[in-house]
Amino acid sequence: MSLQHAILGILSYKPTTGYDLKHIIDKNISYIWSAKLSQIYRDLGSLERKGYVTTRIEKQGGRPDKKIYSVTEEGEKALQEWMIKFPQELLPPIRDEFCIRILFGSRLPVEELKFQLNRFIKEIQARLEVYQGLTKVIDKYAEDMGIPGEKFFWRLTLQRGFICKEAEMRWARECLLELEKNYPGKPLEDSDQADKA
Amino acid sequence: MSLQHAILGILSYKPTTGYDLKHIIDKNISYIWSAKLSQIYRDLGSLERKGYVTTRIEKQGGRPDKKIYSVTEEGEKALQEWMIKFPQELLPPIRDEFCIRILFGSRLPVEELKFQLNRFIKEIQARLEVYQGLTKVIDKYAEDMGIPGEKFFWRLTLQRGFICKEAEMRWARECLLELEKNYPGKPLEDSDQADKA
DNA sequence: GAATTCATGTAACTTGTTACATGATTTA
DNA sequence: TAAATCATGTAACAAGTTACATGAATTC
Repeated sequence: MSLQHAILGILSYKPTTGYDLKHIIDKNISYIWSAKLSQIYRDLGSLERKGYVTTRIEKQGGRPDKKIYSVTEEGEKALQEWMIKFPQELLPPIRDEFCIRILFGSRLPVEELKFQLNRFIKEIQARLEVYQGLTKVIDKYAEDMGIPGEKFFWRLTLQRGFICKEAEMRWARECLLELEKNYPGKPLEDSDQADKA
Repeated sequence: MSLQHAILGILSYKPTTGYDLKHIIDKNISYIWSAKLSQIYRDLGSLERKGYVTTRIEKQGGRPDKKIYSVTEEGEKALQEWMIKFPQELLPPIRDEFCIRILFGSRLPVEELKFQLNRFIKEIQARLEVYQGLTKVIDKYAEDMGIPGEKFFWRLTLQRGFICKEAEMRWARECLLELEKNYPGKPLEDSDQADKA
């Protein structure tokens, strides 16, 4: 349901089209949420059927008409209720495909593993560089929307992107070190039972 | 597809039932993957239809018969191919519901936000404590399965759980500090344009 | 006597992805 | 003149969740 609530929240700043929502999401909150255009259109349809948004057509010459979505009072209420009701479990289930591959890492040559870990690190670095530019992007967005007070919260969420991606990078680097030092050949020491041996 | 590959990998250590797979996943790899029993049964069915696993029935008195799944040669091959083919994009799309709520945090009283952040921190602490015990659990699992060499990789993935959850906790604590210091009342300073004022 | 564990699933639903369809306008 | 942008979607598929169904054995 979160995409629909994210959409309601964004539309509450200013009514726009589905196409534009996609750009706003990609540019401004890709570090906490992502969505395909097809899903956005479907969820907008769903929101409309529930009466949470209404549409107004803006005719254009040569281009398809714009369908501009606005939040209704019902929609505002629904968003507000969702905001108040935090779930019992705040931590979502984890699904980390990259780690599944590491888990079964003995099936691959060490060199391949190192190569993939290095790719992983490079992708995170690229992501971190994007994040660096995002502070200005979200500040500008808040200014454009006439909601400068929201910067505070947007920056908090962006900060999470930084901290978590940095942590992932540290982990990947540790993995490389471990592969260098303790695998293969050198047997694994039972650190908590070292006295047994 | 990752659940199916995780299942193939686990079954390759030792054939078991769907019911038992659920326990193995919950106990040993909850920090990188989770799955409901209903999905496990469905995916086992799918794997069987593809010829990647076969079943053998073990009759029991009074209890439903056990259906024990084993990986076929085809299944081994499929898993191996999946392992070799890392995706182009190693970083999965991010979807963080908690952050969506923080993003629209101005809709809530500050006290409510602080309360939820504290809940968040507590849940992470509980998780970290579980992780602490997991080193022994996964080591025991590796011993029981007769695959002591796999400990190396299992520990690497568990390490990721630690590092990432710690990072999330640091972030949440930063949020609390920010709420204390800069919100509300105190206006947000444009740190990169401070000289303008 | 009630709740949990053991052991199997199915059906309906929600969420997210991929591929397809249309067609003018603008940029390289 | 080829590719990207603007702007709308639909259909089929894949993955994950929730709710339901059965029923003996064991533990509290």
